[in-house]
Amino acid sequence: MPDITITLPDGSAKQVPEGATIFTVAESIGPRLALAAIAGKINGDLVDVIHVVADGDAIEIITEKSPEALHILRHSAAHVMAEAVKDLFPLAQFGIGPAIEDGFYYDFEVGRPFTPDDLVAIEERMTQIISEEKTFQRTEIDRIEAWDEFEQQELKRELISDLPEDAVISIYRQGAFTDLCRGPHVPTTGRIGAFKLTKIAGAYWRGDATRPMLQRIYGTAWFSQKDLDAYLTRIEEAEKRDHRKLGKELDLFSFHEIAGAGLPIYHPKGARVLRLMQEWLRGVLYERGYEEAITPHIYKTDVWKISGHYDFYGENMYFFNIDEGEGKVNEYAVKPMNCPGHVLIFANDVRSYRDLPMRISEFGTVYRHELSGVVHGLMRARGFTQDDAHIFCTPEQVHDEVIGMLDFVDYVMGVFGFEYSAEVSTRPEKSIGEDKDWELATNALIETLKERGVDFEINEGDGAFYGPKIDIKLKDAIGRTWQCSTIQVDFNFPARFGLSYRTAENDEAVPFMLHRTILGSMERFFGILIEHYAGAFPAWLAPIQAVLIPISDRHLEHTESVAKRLRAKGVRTEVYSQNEPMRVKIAKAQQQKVPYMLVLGDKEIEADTVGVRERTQGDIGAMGVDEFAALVAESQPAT
RNA sequence: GCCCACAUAGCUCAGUUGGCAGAGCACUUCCUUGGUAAGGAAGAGGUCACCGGUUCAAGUCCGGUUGUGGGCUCCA
Repeated sequence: MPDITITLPDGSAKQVPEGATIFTVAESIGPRLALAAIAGKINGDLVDVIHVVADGDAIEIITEKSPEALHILRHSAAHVMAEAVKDLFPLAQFGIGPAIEDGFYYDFEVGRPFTPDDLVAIEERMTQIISEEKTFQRTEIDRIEAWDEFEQQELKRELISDLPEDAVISIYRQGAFTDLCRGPHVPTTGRIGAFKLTKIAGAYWRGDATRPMLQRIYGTAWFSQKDLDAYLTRIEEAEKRDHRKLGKELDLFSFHEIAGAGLPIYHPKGARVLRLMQEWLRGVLYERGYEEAITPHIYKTDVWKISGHYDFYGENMYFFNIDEGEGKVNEYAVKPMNCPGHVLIFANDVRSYRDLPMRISEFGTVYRHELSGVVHGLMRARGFTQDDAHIFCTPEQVHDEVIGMLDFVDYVMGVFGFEYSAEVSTRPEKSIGEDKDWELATNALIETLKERGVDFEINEGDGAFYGPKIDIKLKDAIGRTWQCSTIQVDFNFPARFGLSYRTAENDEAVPFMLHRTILGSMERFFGILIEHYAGAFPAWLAPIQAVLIPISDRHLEHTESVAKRLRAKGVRTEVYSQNEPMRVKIAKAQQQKVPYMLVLGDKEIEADTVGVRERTQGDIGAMGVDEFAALVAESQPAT
């Protein structure tokens, strides 16, 4: 990195490396220094210094190239939006307005919902504020001054009163707008090169569903119009991959108003992909010592009362009564989780430490009554199939089992080419069990992640009601993250169901239970895969691997016989027998993102070959039927 | 569940201040029999999501329900 020369207010010059400048100067001259840096043309060139951060005597120069630069810009854009709203809605109450990934938002209370017209007016006002190049001015004030400053702002006052005693309270002013804010900001509003307000939404004050709902405006901001345009194009491209859109276009699944929200119906092609994933995963499970079980979809509520689901998960469950005769009515519930069946398998016999670890897997379909506002295509449905498993083991085996699961996750994500991120979720308020067990199990999870070298974040209070967990998340096309794999430690179920095993010392002990999924929900993973591949599945997962295209009707009979031979070799085929020109059939097959198109005309019949067109490479020449079948088979990943 | 928006042919979408329901693609039939991303013609296809209200008259205005989309909260 090149050094940059900064002219200090006293006229002296300093050499500092770009992006991380540390030298001694009074904090109060920070903003002036930043301005001096811009005006002074560092090293003779106009350098994109956007902020100077002061921490005691340490000063850090932030340029447009600094990783935090966009974040600062967007936070400033949020303030500009707030000023615009203040101008247009003088009585507005202000919540918070942070920068987020790709943009910013600000929460307001203006007595009515914002309309698209409001958004246009706010954007216009923002453009004006930006063109006025107003300076962002930082001031540090004490608690009483702050209280007075935000006299009309109840929400801001609530934030102030929640600040710790020793907190430095700073405010930022630009023009007529003042905000409680830690900063930093760009020197002037003029630095906001390009922005766009993107959406209006409701959001609970402080994320609390019991507090009032504010009006949130989202926007995005960039240093240049070019960057903004690139971003908008990226979003547009991502939306083309939306699994809900592709699911319709590729005839994979559908939703129906009369069937109910969140209940996908898988068409033959969608069902095929799900089954292919399942068949492959079965092989992987077998290799890793799992045994597959099948358990009921409904249970008497007795089971759910013992497990704790009745009390802790009941509002998400579907209950119904069955009249068992003579006035005896039994309450049943559709399973929201697969655990009880596997617990009953363990409990069905006398177990020895020699039987452990016992790994029971199941592709278990569960139903959960998710809130109506959260259902989202395949990603969040009310019925879905978990690639579930429960491991019963001794306390000493927990470590190795968790390591094995992390390895399993890594292998599976590698096959599909996914990057993933991990989170450890700790004890929630509504939960069962002793604190010391929670602590022990949580630390065990953290230690294994460290040992395996997986980066993770801590998600306080987000664990299951029966134990802490590791969650693995994947991103969808539009950048939303979805929880897929989950590894949960459970020291509660085994005790509640009275599970035990004989130790080597012939004592009775309660086993540990681990809950885990790798894909999470087959359907959610399917949705993410559709977006990941933009609908163009690798040959091993493609519902149709090869479309056979007879050039004219007189080639149809031979084409049918080739299709039959390919099917016998396990190739999934479809014959395009319609009376259409070949190029039309190719266009249709391309649109269906079929991996291979096999052209059959006079030449191919003569030589008993197929003319192979690969969906991205185009025509790759003629080959024999067996040779083609072998080519398709190569795409199958190992277990 | 909460906030906002939306719902017209199988799909993608027009439909003006309330005044006869539209297009392209797909589908059916006929013509065309073709060599690697879209030949021609004709036909059929709608309780404008559902229920109620306003009006001489509602796809259009109002209320409710269901579903969908974007967020919030929650979650695999």
